Amino acid sequence: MATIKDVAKLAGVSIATVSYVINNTKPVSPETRRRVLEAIAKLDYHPNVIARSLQGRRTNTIGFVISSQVRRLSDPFYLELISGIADEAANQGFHILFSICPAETLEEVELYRELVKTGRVDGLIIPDTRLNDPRLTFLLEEDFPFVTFGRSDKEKDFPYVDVDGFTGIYLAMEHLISSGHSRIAFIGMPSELVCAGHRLNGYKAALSEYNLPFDQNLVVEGDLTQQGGYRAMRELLALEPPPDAVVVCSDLMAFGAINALREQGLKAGKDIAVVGFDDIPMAAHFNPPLTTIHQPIYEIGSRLIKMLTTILNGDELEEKHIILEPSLVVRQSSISNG
Amino acid sequence: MATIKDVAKLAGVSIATVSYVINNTKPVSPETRRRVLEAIAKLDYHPNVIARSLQGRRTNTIGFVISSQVRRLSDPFYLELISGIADEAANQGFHILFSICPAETLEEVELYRELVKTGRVDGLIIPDTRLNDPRLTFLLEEDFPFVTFGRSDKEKDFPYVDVDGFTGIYLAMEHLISSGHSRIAFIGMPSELVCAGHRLNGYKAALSEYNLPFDQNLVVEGDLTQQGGYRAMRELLALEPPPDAVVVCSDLMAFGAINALREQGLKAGKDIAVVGFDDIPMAAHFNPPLTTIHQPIYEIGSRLIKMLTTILNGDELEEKHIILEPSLVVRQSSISNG
DNA sequence: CTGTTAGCGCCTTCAT
DNA sequence: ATGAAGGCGCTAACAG
Repeated sequence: MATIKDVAKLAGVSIATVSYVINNTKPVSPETRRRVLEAIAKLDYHPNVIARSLQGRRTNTIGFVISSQVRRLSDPFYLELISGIADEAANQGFHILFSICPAETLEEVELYRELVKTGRVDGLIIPDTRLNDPRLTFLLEEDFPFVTFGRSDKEKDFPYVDVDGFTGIYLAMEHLISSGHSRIAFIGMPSELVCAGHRLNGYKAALSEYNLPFDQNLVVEGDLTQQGGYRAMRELLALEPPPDAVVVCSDLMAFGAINALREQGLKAGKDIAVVGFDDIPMAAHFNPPLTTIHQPIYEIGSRLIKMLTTILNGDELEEKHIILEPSLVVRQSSISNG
Repeated sequence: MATIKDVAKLAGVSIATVSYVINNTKPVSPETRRRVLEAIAKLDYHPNVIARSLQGRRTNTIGFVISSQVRRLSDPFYLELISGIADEAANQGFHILFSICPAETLEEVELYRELVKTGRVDGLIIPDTRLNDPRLTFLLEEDFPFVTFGRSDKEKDFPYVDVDGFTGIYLAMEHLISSGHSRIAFIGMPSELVCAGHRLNGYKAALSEYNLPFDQNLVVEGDLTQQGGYRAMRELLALEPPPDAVVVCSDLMAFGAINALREQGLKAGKDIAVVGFDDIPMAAHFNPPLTTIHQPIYEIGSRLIKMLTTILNGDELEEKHIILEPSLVVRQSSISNG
């Protein structure tokens, strides 16, 4: 592999001069520049990024870790998010170091510590903030640059992008209530997630606003998998009387719930209204097409990267906290003549 | 951030000694080792991987690039693959540098060149080999370590993992034919993919073996999206007479095809048998559950990494070419009483 | 068993 | 406008 020395020798100049033309960091005479450029082209020389990183203390790499625990990686939701992250990172000239944390094997914070302490990445994107999140505690303590998808439950201050889950669920509830439903169940998220609380609050607030009673039996915690949605729905169907509608905190779980319905000869929409959350691409193509709360997943990914790269470049953040408003997309799973 | 110097100073030894205990590369007296370890712990010292890489010409990083062109990233297939890759990479002590190639913006080979020439990664995983694949030409020329998912159309020699698509489709055809279908359509993959040819051959071979005529009208090229499957199926339904069964080269496209069926009041299984390919997690949970050709996607990912790390470690590959056999999973989309 | 030292490839003052 | 030299953090001869 050609190095800066090879270029210098071939061009008959010093390595410093080569560096100057590569980085445009000092004036170089046109003639010298031409010779250097020619040598670079001839050798197909590309500056070694490792050496550059060592020298400049920057790797131009952003870390992104998914813990296989919380949200199963097989959720298309993640693909959307990763797409947004990877695309925008490429735009900004950054690379993505991607890891999955095998929950059982390794203490999660240890993985983060490794990434931070070994200088492998310049900054981190943290998805799915949790209650008392040890990752945040660690990163804040280390004063390491990061941006999260999701707020904190504590009085901690850090940049984040989040979706207003409260309003999202509230919208779903209003849609259901105005359609005449009154016994509305809720399939939530793992309670350690910060957003789980916001959404549950949206559920409760809507009930209260419309003078509907809160029934703890109608609230089930899901695990964000299709299987989990299926199981939760079966639990709900065993209730006496069963609910006449259900708000589900992820589309994948909603798919599972609809399967549980069908298994009992019930039809989503006609017999029990179902509303999901996320609006993954497949939601529109499901049978029946899924009414859901749309969150701009891809955009979230790209916003996260924009914020982080702004920080890494030493620029001032215009907004440190971004809350995006979700919207209701009505399809057939919540409509009785659907 | 603590460096090896800090540790050396605190422990009262030279940096070489610290290096020896970190890497177990030379004998060190128990007492000295203890002091060094203590200093390391006290400073929470972690060797800088960038410096290590520069020194040892290794980054312990493997690159994985998806081109947004061929297979839409939103295909859950990729998530499975990435999971296998990332998990196994973690096992082997490697990190994954993940990129999406924005087809329009950048020449794909340029992205690979950047990765290779700048020394950012030690090796590459190449998915979806194509006819006359310029990526392979480049990497072979550079003599850069890589393993592909998919064979080559040319007489090129490189390590790969592939699934026997010929047999996969053949199995699907036998299943359909033995169920009494005779007018069987085929929704294929973008023809620049090497595996597209294998699969089409499996289709033709089965027809020929069972004395069924080949009808070009029954063959449609899909783009691996759900939308594409939908469009292809509509084309097929416009035929006179329409097919009585269809083999689809990805589950996602099969989902789209089934939607097209339903839109016409037709039921997959009852009216037209549908068989997919991939067996993504959602296949079992679709309505109707999708009969499909199972390929061990996650395992493929981990095999790819195992092979590549073997190469990177300078060890001999046991098998340079791995062809995995797919299997038929019969569910309801291909059964008339389903 | 431990320390000194020479780079790895690059950027960057400081001279010239 | 160009070059010489030091150093980023670490490893690996080579000495002692």
